[in-house]
Amino acid sequence: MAATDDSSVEVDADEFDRAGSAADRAARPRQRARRQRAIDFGGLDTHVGYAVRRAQVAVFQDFLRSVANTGIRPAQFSILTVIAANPGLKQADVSRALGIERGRLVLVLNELEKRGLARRAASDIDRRSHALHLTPKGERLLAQLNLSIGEHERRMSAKLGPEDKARLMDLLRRLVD
Amino acid sequence: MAATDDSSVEVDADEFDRAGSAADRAARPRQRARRQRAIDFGGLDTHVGYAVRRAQVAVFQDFLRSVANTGIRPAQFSILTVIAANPGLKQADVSRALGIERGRLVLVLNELEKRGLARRAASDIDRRSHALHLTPKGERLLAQLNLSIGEHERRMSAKLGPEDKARLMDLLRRLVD
DNA sequence: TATTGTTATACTCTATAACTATA
DNA sequence: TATAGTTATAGAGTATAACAATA
Repeated sequence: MAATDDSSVEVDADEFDRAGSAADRAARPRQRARRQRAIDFGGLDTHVGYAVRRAQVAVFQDFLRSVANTGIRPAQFSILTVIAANPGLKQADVSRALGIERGRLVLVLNELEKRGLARRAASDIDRRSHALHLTPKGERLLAQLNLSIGEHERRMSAKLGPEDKARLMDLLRRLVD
Repeated sequence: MAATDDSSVEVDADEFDRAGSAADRAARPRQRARRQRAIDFGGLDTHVGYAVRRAQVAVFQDFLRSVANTGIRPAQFSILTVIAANPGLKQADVSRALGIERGRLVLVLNELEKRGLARRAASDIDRRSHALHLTPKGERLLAQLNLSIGEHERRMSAKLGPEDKARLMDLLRRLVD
């Protein structure tokens, strides 16, 4: 169920061991040796998982191009967004909300702190946990990211039209339930 | 843009530094300290990328549970399927069609050969390339996989209904173009 | 006892690049 | 020169498990 963003899924017809019966080949006049032919996906393209994976790869690629100058990856953006919307949130909550493993989140937050975008503060109510905040620099970067990502979202929406985007979001949500 | 399969995205309301103004708190009668409150996704849930990623994770998890007894992963399934549908295909074609890097494909094929599911044969027409085939064991496993994955597909379709599944596939395809 | 953050390991996957043998 | 397959490396991400501090 790997996905591709390369639509040129053709191959040399000659390389197939069974590209059709001898009668088939006689009926369809033989092309040059280098003639390209689309490969058979064997029903893979009717699978929801394959389709949703291909779409995810395509959307993420556009996302990554949109914010390439910032070096921010999708998971980092989602973490910054959730912290900004819920200042003082603790790591365990971010982990649960976004489905990022605790141990993984530690490493990402280390990097965000090193870049001066987020910080861990002491929590008043639970000395085990950290209260997460964006720094002013983190707030500014997030504002800038949201501009670029807004354009990205408009590009994605343009492929669907406004009412079909809403329909897609609803259908995807139903797959998760 | 990380995704979760955990719908319990709630946190202790107490841990927010700014869970609302003092007036707000007075207006909404204060709950017990352990009262849970949903976190604010800060608009993340309106992003196509976030939604499509969450859906992809959810669908793949169901897929993986469906075939857990075989130790087959989505990429392996897609490779087996494409080889079965196009016997004699060469590695570069599989790589292009499925968007798997050449070097990565080498490793996966090594594993499939070691498990006796696929084999590399000499190509008649280009001594650089290999003609890929499933072994009889590979054919049998793929048939069995298709039964399990058929059930998986029906579970996914049941969340959508038949006409909405077709609509979803169309919308996802439009995102890729 | 359970939770929070941390550290570590193994594995999957992507991206990149070099290398060989063929074309 | 370009392509097919191979090998290697670095980085991102998942899955697990152990551990200390704290609840």
